[in-house]
Amino acid sequence: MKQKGLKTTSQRDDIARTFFASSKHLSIDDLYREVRDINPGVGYATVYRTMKLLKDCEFAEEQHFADGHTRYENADVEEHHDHILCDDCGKIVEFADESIERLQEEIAERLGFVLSHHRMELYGVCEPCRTKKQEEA
Amino acid sequence: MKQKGLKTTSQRDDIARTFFASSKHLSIDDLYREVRDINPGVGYATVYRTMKLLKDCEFAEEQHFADGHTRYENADVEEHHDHILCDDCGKIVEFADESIERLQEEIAERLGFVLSHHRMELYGVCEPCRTKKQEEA
DNA sequence: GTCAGTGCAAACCTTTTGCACAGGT
DNA sequence: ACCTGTGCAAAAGGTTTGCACTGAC
Repeated sequence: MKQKGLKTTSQRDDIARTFFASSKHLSIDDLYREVRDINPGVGYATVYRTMKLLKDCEFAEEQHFADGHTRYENADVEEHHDHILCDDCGKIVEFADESIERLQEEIAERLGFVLSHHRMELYGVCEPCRTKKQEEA
Repeated sequence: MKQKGLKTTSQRDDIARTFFASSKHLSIDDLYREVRDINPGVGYATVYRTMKLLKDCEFAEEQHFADGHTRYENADVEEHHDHILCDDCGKIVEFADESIERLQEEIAERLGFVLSHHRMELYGVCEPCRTKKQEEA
């Protein structure tokens, strides 16, 4: 799986296993804590280093949302998508929309750019959080 | 102009004046250096504090692009717009597109979110940079 | 004369790195 | 045995804060 010139160490195994097994959009800190439960000897630096490796091997994708914590998501088979985040509970939902992608290309072209990538994040309040707020009022 | 319960100090004057006079999307560091040329006694912390004030008063908007430096842009009369950045030269171009905005609302609604704000940044290579590259080849 | 604003340096927070040691190959 | 990978702690890089002092009101 990761025979790209890298060594298989117990730390890397545990980090990768935890990462792939867990729900998406883990921060380094989330990951560090989860790995620690399994293998208490793992250091913070190794989590950073391993995730960078996984990113380089395109097994993980790095996300920088507005909370200032780098998060990683499984890049497995997934196609491109964007994210919408709840301002209240922090929930992250993925979505893909053909029309938006096409529009972005058009805009770039109109401005003379050849697009390499983009970042699109929507922020708002999700339905459950709105309901909860109303009940409190 | 900034009589919102704040004091008018020479530092704030100089920072605000520099900010409003200069081209857009200044980083704290850009601003700090430009202000220093006028008023060498100004400290880094004051630039941060003043920009935060201008942001709170909605005279400036904070942008966090991919380069890791917080940038501010004049929020004066401007309407909402997004940005496209050149991977090569770092140029930042603004654009506004009704259709994209509408689509974002639609997507949010479809997913049960009430949108508060969003971030959309396109990255690519601008025409001049592409030409330059071709000439080099 | 007060008290908000300032400069400095230290603190913070996330991420990276140097180094001696450990463990895959 | 070699040499990559690891843990720790220190460094880095951007931003914030505590504190005594300055200056606007």
